[in-house]
Amino acid sequence: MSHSSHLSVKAVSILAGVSPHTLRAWEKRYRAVEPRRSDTGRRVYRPSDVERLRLLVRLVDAGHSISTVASRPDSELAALCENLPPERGSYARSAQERLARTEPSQSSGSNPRMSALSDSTGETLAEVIDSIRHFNLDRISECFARSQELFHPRTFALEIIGPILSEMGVLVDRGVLGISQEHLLSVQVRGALGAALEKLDRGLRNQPHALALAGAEGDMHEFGLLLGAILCASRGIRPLLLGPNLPPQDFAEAVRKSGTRIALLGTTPLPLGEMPRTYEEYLTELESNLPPETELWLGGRGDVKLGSLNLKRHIRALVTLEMLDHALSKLESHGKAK
Amino acid sequence: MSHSSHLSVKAVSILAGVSPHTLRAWEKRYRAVEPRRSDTGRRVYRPSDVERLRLLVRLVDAGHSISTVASRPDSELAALCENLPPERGSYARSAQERLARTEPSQSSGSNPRMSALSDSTGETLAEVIDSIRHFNLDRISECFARSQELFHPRTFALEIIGPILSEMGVLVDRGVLGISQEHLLSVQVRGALGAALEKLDRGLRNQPHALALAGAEGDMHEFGLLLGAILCASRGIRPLLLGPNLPPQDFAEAVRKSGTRIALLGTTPLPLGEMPRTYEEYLTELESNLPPETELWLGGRGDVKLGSLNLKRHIRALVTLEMLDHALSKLESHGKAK
DNA sequence: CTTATTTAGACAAATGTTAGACAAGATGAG
DNA sequence: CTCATCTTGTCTAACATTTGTCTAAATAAG
Repeated sequence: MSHSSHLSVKAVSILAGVSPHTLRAWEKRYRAVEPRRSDTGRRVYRPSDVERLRLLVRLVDAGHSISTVASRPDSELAALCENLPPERGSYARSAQERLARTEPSQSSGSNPRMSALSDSTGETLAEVIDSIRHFNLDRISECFARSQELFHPRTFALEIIGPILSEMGVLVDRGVLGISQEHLLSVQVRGALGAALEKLDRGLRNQPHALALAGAEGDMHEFGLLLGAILCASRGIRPLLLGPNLPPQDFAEAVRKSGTRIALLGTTPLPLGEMPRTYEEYLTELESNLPPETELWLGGRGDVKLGSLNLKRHIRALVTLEMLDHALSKLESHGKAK
Repeated sequence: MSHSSHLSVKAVSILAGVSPHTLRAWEKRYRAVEPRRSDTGRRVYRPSDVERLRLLVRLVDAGHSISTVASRPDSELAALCENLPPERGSYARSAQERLARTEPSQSSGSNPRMSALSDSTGETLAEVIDSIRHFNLDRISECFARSQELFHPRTFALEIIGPILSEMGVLVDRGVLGISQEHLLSVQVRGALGAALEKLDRGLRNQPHALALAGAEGDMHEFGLLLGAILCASRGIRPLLLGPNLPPQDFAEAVRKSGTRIALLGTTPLPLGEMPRTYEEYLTELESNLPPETELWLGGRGDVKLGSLNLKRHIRALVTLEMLDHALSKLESHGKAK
């Protein structure tokens, strides 16, 4: 208030919510506000003018005619505003607009989703690849959404996303797909996998984490880890997804603090960035910091020289997702039997 | 950007969003800013000049005339900016209106919008940080789920996730949080942001993509890009999220093929891995492959030497998310006006 | 040499001013 | 009910001011 500013017509029209034309008309006809003038004759308003105009606008919106309220003193305007009936008008409208904006899509409760039954996983794969070649993101996300409704998250991950990822790798290598397309698809895939994992994990709330997944430092492939986590969760084994690029000590620390029984290190055959140490060194470092009762698993196709490893612990290599799934199934039944 | 305290006209024009011509006109006519001069008479700006200019630009955009605000002291400009009407599409607006409605006689003496919003977001922030310190993932995901229901995705991203990320950075640097905890939180954050973005993007189906976001090669920070995309989508501007680590030619290709009007390159101050080229080289390469009508924006706090850039195109630096949001709001209203 | 930056001045587009006109809706008398 | 009148927001026309951009010539930087 004390920052006495000189406001222009435009500023006032924005602040008060009235067009400059109307502003001038109100002044000329009813002397609703009478701003000072600059040396060159321009209107110069004070903040108090804006306040008065706001009151007027509010009263006009509430049904009063401008001619009847324009000449009253400020105090009277304020009093009138106090007694205003609970106004629905402007605020209700903005709320409505907000709803319309945030919820434009109807929840698909009764749409004929049976028509999607014809989708086999192979068709879905082809559709996704075709879509990404034409930069058609809508089709991809629609396709993913459909698949996620249709299939179990586990099927979705194993039968659809898995093949898509390997197919994509091949096509990028061949130059059929550009890197930008790979990235676009990655974003979509990550979103879909994240949603699937979260959906599954929600059913495992308050259960202890049973299997921790992480990738070595410098190893940026996280899709394998996500897929693995989804497999775990779909079998009722709660995963602790630590993501890629994790130093061994921190992996071990997370395992200790969370009390998981199994640590799974994801590996990739061709690490993109520089790795500060080999997988063998990583495993040695990790193993020595892990609690003795923790199992150590190895996932993925990373080039690990198992022969040269010298660990106290028995470790287990699960190269493919299918192998991981099989191991998990045994774990699951064993856990249930207990 | 490079806040190396000696800024050229060009750099300032990019950082403040005003052309060099206008910059000089403002100085000559209104003494809006008065930079020092080098020995040879060139303008040398300080970072604080940029701050002041940003305030001025913001006020001018809000309807004030440059002649009336140019000569005020910084403190007054800041105060005026505080009292600015919320921007179009801002979610804070409806919250403010709702508050104003329940407390009708509350005038401009105190701003009531801060209280309700920042309290609950602050609480959420504290709760998340506390949860991650205790490896309590359930509480985090529950907290996120609650926030996502409660807040608009835009508020969620800007007011909750943003602060969480910066707080996390600080705590990891200090050693309060381990890397494993950072990773765990990252996984949660990514999931939440991905879900928020997808929700927003669903409302923009079949619209053309208007703004493409990507990070330079070797630059792995993707949260900034995700947050930017969410901001876009929340303003009805459909984002094309290309993710980090994208070579310039592929960025340009994606822009061409998708027909987006704006390309936004996200930058980070400390690239983690080795970058195969500097930001300046990246920008040059990108710019030469971009369609001439495409706007080029720069996001984030990357150390880009704006002065040494030699581009045909006028580019624009949007260091903070707030600045990006402001630029988007102008874009939005401009688009609607057409 | 080539590209930027500087100055001063010029120019055009945007915005503001007045006076007045017009149309849609409300009001009121016959 | 009908018709004339009043209200009120919007618009036009003609002119003034403000403001962003541009030109040109000289100097600096690389």
